[in-house]
Amino acid sequence: MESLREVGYRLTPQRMLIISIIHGAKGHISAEAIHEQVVEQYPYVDISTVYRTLQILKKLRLVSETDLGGGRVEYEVTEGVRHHHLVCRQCGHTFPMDDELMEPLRARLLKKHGFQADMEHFAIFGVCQRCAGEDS
Amino acid sequence: MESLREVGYRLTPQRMLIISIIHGAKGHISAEAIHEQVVEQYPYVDISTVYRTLQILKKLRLVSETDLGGGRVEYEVTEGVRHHHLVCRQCGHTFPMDDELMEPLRARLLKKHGFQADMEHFAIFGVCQRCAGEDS
DNA sequence: GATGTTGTTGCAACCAATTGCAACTACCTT
DNA sequence: AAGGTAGTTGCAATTGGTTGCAACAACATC
Repeated sequence: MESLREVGYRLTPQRMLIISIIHGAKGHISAEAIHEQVVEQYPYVDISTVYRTLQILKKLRLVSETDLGGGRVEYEVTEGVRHHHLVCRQCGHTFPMDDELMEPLRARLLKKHGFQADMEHFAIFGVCQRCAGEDS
Repeated sequence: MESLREVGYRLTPQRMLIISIIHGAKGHISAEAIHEQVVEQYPYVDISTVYRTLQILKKLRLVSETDLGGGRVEYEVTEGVRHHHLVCRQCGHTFPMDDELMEPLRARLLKKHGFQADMEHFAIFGVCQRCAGEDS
């Protein structure tokens, strides 16, 4: 929480509220959902403030952003191990995916192209096992 | 061009124009850029028609869509081999990347999670060789 | 070639996200 | 504790993209 100030950003009540809501959320949460919760406690906060705060937190790698295909982007606290998401085009379910599976690709990109790939928080679309089984 | 009709879609002059413009474009092109060119020849076409046509072409796998981070999505004719893009966060350059590098990941996802990953046209963000070299 | 049906279009309204700007306030300096 | 300043906020306007709807036109049928 204080880490914002340490990097030169001001610690405003709006920011504190937003940060605590993201931390309180289990898993992903959208900017709109954050805003709804903020407004309950602090009525005049604008959604643009939520977005701007999220941009800062993203830049500081404190939260990650993923487009899971639901029409709005979702945010999540980046704690500990990096992970990604498999999103089923048919049932819409999302499955967590370990970053370990991504590591070889990252290594090959560096070796072959000298490219340092981020791949912070990916959403990979496709068809899940269950839905593929029902195709017959 | 006739393939649209074969799948049950109507072949309208708007669609023909849009398709020929995408084919005429070298590489990526945005919806807005397509629209500008369409309007030159056919003034009252709305941008929503461009988007709707692009959605159809996407569904038919005739064009692919990628968010290269430039604030607007880019479209490209999918011809022959699948490919992806490495996008440098610093200089903004995009480098083509062979799909072959993606294959092992696709295989592992299928084996480990039974997930049939699409990964049609990826944009992987990171830092390119040149920009990484200048960091010192 | 005229007729009917159903997919398609243009328009306007809408949605998620971003941005410009003047008023404000967190924080540093004294 | 008061004052100055640069970062931040709320608001309104804007952007890229989507959607609902009535008018329209592509295509099949006669």
